[in-house]
Formats: sequence, C-alpha cells, structure tokens
Amino acid sequence: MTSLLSSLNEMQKEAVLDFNNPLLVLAGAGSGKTRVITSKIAYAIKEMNYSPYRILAVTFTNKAAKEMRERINSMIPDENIAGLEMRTFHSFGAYVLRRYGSKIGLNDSFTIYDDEDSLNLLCNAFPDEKKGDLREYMKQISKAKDKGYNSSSAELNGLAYHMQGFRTYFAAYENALRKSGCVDFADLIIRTTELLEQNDDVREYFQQRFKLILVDEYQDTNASQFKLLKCLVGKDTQLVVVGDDDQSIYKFRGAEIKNILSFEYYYPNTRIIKLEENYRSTKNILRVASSVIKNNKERHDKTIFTNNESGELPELISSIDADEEALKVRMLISRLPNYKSVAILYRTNAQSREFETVLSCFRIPYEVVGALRFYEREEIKDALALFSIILNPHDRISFLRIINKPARGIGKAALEQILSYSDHLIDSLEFAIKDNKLSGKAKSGATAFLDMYKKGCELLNNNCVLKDFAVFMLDSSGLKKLYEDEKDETIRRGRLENLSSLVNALEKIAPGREGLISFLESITLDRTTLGSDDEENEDSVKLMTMHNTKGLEFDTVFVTGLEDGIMPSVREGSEIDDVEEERRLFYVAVTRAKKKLFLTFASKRMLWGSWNSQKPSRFLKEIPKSFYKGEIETANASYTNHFAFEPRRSNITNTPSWAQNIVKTPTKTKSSEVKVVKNVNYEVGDRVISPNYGRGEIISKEIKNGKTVIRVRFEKGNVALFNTMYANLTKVE
DNA sequence: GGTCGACCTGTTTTT
DNA sequence: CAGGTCGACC
Ligand SMILES: Nc1ncnc2c1ncn2[C@@H]1O[C@H](COP(=O)(O)OP(=O)(O)OP(=O)(O)O)[C@@H](O)[C@H]1O
Repeated sequence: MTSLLSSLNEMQKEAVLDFNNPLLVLAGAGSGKTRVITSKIAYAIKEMNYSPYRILAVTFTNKAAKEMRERINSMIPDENIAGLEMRTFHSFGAYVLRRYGSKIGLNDSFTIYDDEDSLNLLCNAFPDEKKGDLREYMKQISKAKDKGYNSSSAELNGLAYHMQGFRTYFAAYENALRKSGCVDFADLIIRTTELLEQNDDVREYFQQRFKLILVDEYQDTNASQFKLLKCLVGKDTQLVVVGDDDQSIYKFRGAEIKNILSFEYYYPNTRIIKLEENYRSTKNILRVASSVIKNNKERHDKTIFTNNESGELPELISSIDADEEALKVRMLISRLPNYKSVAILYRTNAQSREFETVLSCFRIPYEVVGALRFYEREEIKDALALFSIILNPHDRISFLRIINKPARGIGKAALEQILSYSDHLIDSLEFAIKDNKLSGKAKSGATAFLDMYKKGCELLNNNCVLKDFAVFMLDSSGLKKLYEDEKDETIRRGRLENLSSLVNALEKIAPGREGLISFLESITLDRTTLGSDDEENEDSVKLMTMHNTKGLEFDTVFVTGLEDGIMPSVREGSEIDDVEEERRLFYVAVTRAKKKLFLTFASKRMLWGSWNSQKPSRFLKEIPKSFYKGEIETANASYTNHFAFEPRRSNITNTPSWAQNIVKTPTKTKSSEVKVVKNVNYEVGDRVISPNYGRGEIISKEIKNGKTVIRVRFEKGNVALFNTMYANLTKVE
C-alpha cells in the first residue's frame, strides 16, 4: 500500500489520497503533476477498489495517453487496466460518437475530416472564391468552434470576425459538413456535448460510470472541452485537473487560461494543491526558466525550487546562419556519450531541415517527432479517400477526390449530373447511370466505379482482411496503375513505397468494417501512428517543435532559433498577449532539460526565399548574463565581416574548427531528398557525374551570399546550378 | 484530358 | 524557396 505513495512528496500524497473534493493541482514545470495522475489512478484501482472502467483520464496527446497507460501498468502489474479510459478529448469524443452518434443523426461509420479536408469542403461550397481567402475563413471557423460557438452564436459579433459575411461562410460550412456525414476535429467535442445534453440516458450512463475523471495539461483546454467535461461530471464524480498557467501554449486553438480560474467557480468545494519542488532540472536550468517567465504580467506568481544539484551552466551558441547553427549543434551532440536523451527544439517545423541535413550527413541517428506528413501525401490521401467512400457514401470530399482519379471520363458535366441527385453520392451515381444522364465514356467509367464500390463493400462486410481489401481497391480503382505509370523515377518509387507502407500498416489492424473504421480514426487523430513506429530507435536524437515537447523531458536540450521574429514569433498585429504566450513556450522548452541546456541563435536566416538579418530573441536578454556561458555575438559584427572578406563558408576547405570532421565522401541516405554536405573543391572544367542528370562539365563558378554556386552542362544538353555545399556530384578524371 | 511552365502567395504552433 | 494555381497547348 505504501509502495505507491513512497515516491511522492507530502503535497502529492494529499492529491492522491483525497477522493472527495474536486482537485485543482496547480504547479510549475517538472513538479510531478503527471506523476500525481498516474499514482492516483494506480492507487484508486489498487487500494480503493475502483474498477479501471470507472476512471476517465484525459491527456493532451495520444502519445501521452499511451505512455501513461504503460506507466500505470508497470505500477500495478497484477491489475488488468484494459477498461481504463485514457484518451485525449478528441479521441474520447470519437469514442462516444461511434457508439451513440445515431442519436444525433450520425452514422457509426462517419469519417473525421482533418484541416485540409475541411478547407476543401469550404472551397467546394464556394467554388468561385480563392483558396487562400477561404483558408483564412476556415481558420477563424475552427477557432470559433473551439470556443464553442456556432454560426448563429451572438458572440461572433463581438469578436474579430469582422470578415465579410463570416456567418454565411460559417453556416455554409456547417451545412456541408452535416450533409457529408462527417465530423471535423472540433465536432468531436461539440457534437459529443450536444449528444450528452440532448440525451439524458447517455449522459447519465457516463456520469454514473465515471467515479473519477482526471485531466492533464488543464491549462490548455478550450471552452468547448470544458463544456464537455462539465457534462461528464455527475454528482458522484470526482474531478481532478492538473495544470500550470505558465505552460499554456495553445491559445491559437482556443485554449483559455481562464479555465483554471473558472474551475473554482464551477466547483466551489475545490481544493487547490500547489506543488513547488521541481524534480527534473538542475538549479542552473531552473533559474534561467524563472528569470524569463517572471516577465509575464498575467500570471499567478508561484514558488518553484529544486534540491537538485546546480549542474553545468547553460550555454549560449551564436551562429552566422541556420547551417552553421546546425553544424555547431551536431558537434556538441557528438561529444555526448549517447543520443538517447537529447532533443533539438525549434519553433517552426521548417527549421528541422538544416538539422536533418547535418545529422544524416554525420550519420547521427535522429527522429523527427510529430509533423510526419505521411498521411498528407497525395497518394496516401487518395487511397484513404477510396477507403472512406466505402464506409461513408455521403463523404463528399473523398468522393470528389477520387471519382475521376484515375480519369474515368467523369468531368465537370458528368459530375454536375451526378451531384444533382442527392447527398448519397453512390446512389446518385447509380441513378445517373440508370437515367442515362452520362456520356458513353463517363457511363462506363461510372459503372466500373460502382462495381468496385459494391465489391469493396462486400469484402468489408464479409470481414475481409484489410490488407486484401486495400490491395483490391488500389488495383481495381486503377490508382496503383496510375502511380506505376508516373514518369519521374524518384517520385514513382516514393509513391509506390508509401502505398505499400500503407498496405503493410493495415496488416496489424482487425479485419472488416470495424477494423477499417478504427484505422481511419486513429490516423486522423494521431498523425504519428505510422512512419515512426516501424523504426523507433531508442538511441536517437529527437527533433520536434517546442509545442510537441509538452510533458516530455530530456537530459540535454537545444532550444534553437532564438531570434525575434521566430522565437518570439512576433509579426504584424501581434499583441502583448501573444508575446506572453511565446514566453510561456520558451519556458516550456527550457524546462524540458534535466541536466544540460543549450540556447542557440543565428544572425541571419533564409526566410521566404531571401536572407534576413536576425536579432537575438528578447527572451535571451531577459536572462542575466551570469546565468549562462557564452556571448550573444551581435549579428552585425559577424554579418558585415562575412561580406567584407569573401565568405569563409564559400570555401569550406578553410574549415572552421567546429566543423573539422566534416565528411569528405557522399553519404548514402535513406531519403532521396536529403542533401549531402561535402568538402570538395570544384573548378571550371572539372567533369562530374550526377545520379540524376548523368555526366557533365562545370562551366562556371561564382560565389553568392557566401555560397559557392557552380553551373554544370550535362551531356544530355541541360544546364543546372548547384550549391557546392549540397551538390550531389562526383568528380571524375 | 493531361502536361508543362509561368506566376503567385505564404509560415507559426496541433488535436 | 516551395507549393499551389491557372492558362496555353498538345
Ligand atoms: N516526488 C518525487 N520525487 C522524485 N521525483 C519525482 C517526484 N515526482 C515527480 N518526480 C520526477 O520529476 C520529473 C517531472 O515529473 P512530472 O513529469 O510528473 O512533472 P510535471 O509537473 O507533469 O511536469 P511538466 O508540467 O513540466 O510536464 C519526472 O522525471 C518524475 O519522475
């Protein structure tokens, strides 16, 4: 009994042992909030005889849910915790809607639209408008939905929804979405709430079922999530929320720090528990974090201390540009004993590029966490659309995506005929054929499609193994052939490889309709499902955005790109609130580090295709100089020098000390687009071979922006420019 | 109906 | 820079 409590401090124990009051655990980074949740669940099951089935734990990401479940499993290995409901809000919503959605007119095989699908739906409703404009509307619609509004909410007036006819767009989108029988991300919360509000039996079932509901990262819940939460709390449900107002970083998604304040208001008996000891970081890291976050005006002041050792001083690393930044980071990484607990953090996904290039060049294993665009690739989206339409014949976006891909003669005219029938697109297709509304070519194409649809349905209904189903669909739709006929070798190979990864991923999934539904759901809700799991390498450097580090910790952390404009990402129209949010993000990033922290900054950076001179982040200036090693090397000094005497970097044979081990031969990398940094001196007249273009000769060489650019005329007749740093060329005699 | 090239437009961040 | 979009042409 004590074993579950023995690794907790007094305040944590209080939180674990109180099974009566609503609890608000409010505490700084690394103070053991998540540990309270796992311990409390384990304790409830083991010592209080709670059935796991009667506990709901809400996490911020699916990954966190998985890890926490594993953690609890290892704490109480003798208990079966399969019934424990451990999910994100979105995943919980999907779970409820699958079971009870019919009560609000939702079929159990609805598909979930991601942001791109949503945008396409809006574009489809307003075919004459530009996609760029509609994207702006879509963003606002999503945000409004996250705040819990619909197109007729009075609140829309008071907000920044000044855009022309915002309500009209909003309403049209809502309407199209309903007709499609699909839901978007926000709907997973909103419509679940709606369902619970309208159906006493379902609501009471859940309220009675859950004796204990816990919410992690509470500071980042939004209004609609709070509303859902309130629906789930019955008179015997204990609600425990855990958060840190300094770590609220999802305002752009409607997160409201206010939720922390209103919690007490809604649940008057709330007991607030504060944890003040940080167990994660060294003193030196913690004081850097504190010195920055204290500049936020809107925050609860809180004490945070650590009994950990002082540790090493954090280091500031200045660089000329992003390439040098990456090279320096790599050099520091290779000094470490292993790559197990190292993270490179950045503000925007695009910043991963330089790091990836350098790491793969030096053969340092790395993994980009999140932002895996696997499911956003064209061929994958096509395949998934094909599967979706079998499950949900109302799914307009999927239908439009693949009805004429590959070409079946169903063009604009034919489509107009088909769509005029009803929202059931397959029925419509059938009617259009029967009524002879289609031209010869369109008719035979439509008939073939219909045939495939029926066979596909049959396979699913007969509980067919999904891999076979997928192979059938890809073959008989002609999608596979379409991609096999792709002319560009690299593109073709990539596409076919991706399609076969998709098919392989299906191997692990339960057969039939049910299996397919859950597969599609899991990939929309958790984009990291595939792509990383196959080759998860423990001993690898982790690359991710600062947002993605929520709840994680690493021995060594690099917080990169600390420049105004990037971090904080201030832009026109940014307000003080936005800077405060960025400051919190910085605080989150820094407090991921357990032992060693590096802060990096570059004087110039390629943005929108041109060089930008960068100023050091204002956050760096908020840290007392004595708190870190290294200087903020002011941009201009190295910047001007750099141009005054010709570039040290153009001529990389003149290797800076930090880059001495640069590889001399091209490295084979797994991805074809990964570039190779080389140290080869090219001269006019040299003959070279390129894997892409064949043999050729260098006809000119010039130095631009500190990079050597060579021009090569190939034997095939074409001329190409290469940056010598990255050129994938081999010199021949 | 499909391909190629000229142009334009845009970046935070994620479930 | 890169990705998407639109018009011209086969
Ligand atoms: N009572 C304790 N004694 C020793 N170590 C602890 C204790 N509580 C938590 N820890 C350790 O401290 C670290 C941070 O804990 P945890 O992740 O629970 O904090 P957190 O408050 O959720 O952090 P954050 O808000 O930054 O995500 C973990 O490595 C955890 O194992």
